[in-house]
Amino acid sequence: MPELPEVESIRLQLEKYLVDHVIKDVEIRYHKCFQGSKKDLIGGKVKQVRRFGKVLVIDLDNRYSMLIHVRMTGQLIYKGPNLKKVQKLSEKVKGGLGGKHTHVIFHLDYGGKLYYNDVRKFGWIKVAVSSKLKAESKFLKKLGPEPVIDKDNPPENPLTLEKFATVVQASGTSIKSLLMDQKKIAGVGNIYANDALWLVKINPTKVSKKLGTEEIKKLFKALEKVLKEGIKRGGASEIAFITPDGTEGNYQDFTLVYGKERELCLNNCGGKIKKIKISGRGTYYCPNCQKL
DNA sequence: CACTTGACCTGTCCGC
DNA sequence: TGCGGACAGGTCAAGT
Repeated sequence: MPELPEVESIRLQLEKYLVDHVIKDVEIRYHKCFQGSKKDLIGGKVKQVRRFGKVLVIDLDNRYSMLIHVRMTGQLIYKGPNLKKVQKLSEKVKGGLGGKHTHVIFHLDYGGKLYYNDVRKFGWIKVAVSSKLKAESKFLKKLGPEPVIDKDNPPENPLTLEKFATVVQASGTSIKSLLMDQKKIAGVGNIYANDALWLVKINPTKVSKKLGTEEIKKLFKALEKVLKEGIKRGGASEIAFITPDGTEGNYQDFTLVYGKERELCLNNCGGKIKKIKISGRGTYYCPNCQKL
């Protein structure tokens, strides 16, 4: 679930709670999700929290950084002195904080703690040298340009209309698969890919390179629009997504087609949303509006 | 090389 | 009620 808007929501809070705090210890319970040495993190003070597509990068002042990818069910939950609002623990934290799905606990100064929970154990944490992030992370190295959702704070490798047109016109796969291919475009996952395509009435199975110039332009704008809407809503929390202070987003209640199988199309076209599979992924679209 | 499929995981939901 | 099986989705390795 966590796509660009969800990971950005996590980043904003991590920035708020972690910057200028020191990692005192790292408790690793499930070693498979942790690559590198925890010794490189201990004693480091958090300088900044960045995001590249769906990956979080926590930069420390000791020349090391920590890369975190929460994949689908990973959660980062903060408990500590500067958390003003004490929230009741979300039922989305399966097994409870520190329970069977807590795989790593970062012990911070002043008694703060950052918990990494992940029911399905797909997510990962990796320690890397800050100046060699791309060399040490295959994922970052291959990551494509990323849609701009905040003009005042653009990503390092922004997706421009020109770049978008180039990748779309070069690919023979379905446009939906292309949108979700992190090497081509960073940050877009299933929910926002479905919604963006519905918004511009393009059939998700349409071969990417068959899109016309106008369609490409409209889709580019729609992508930015749905991602911004996702951030505005604090992300989509349907399955496991919550932010470090325990807040849930509500984009799941405002999706355009995603998860709406058999429901009436929001365009009032009379069509009913159909669910198909594209590259093994659930895909929702309106057969009436989004004709091939 | 370009693209698709299966594996990784576990909880949840559906049908019998 | 219990049980098997399909499904959820992000990424990578393996397969076509």
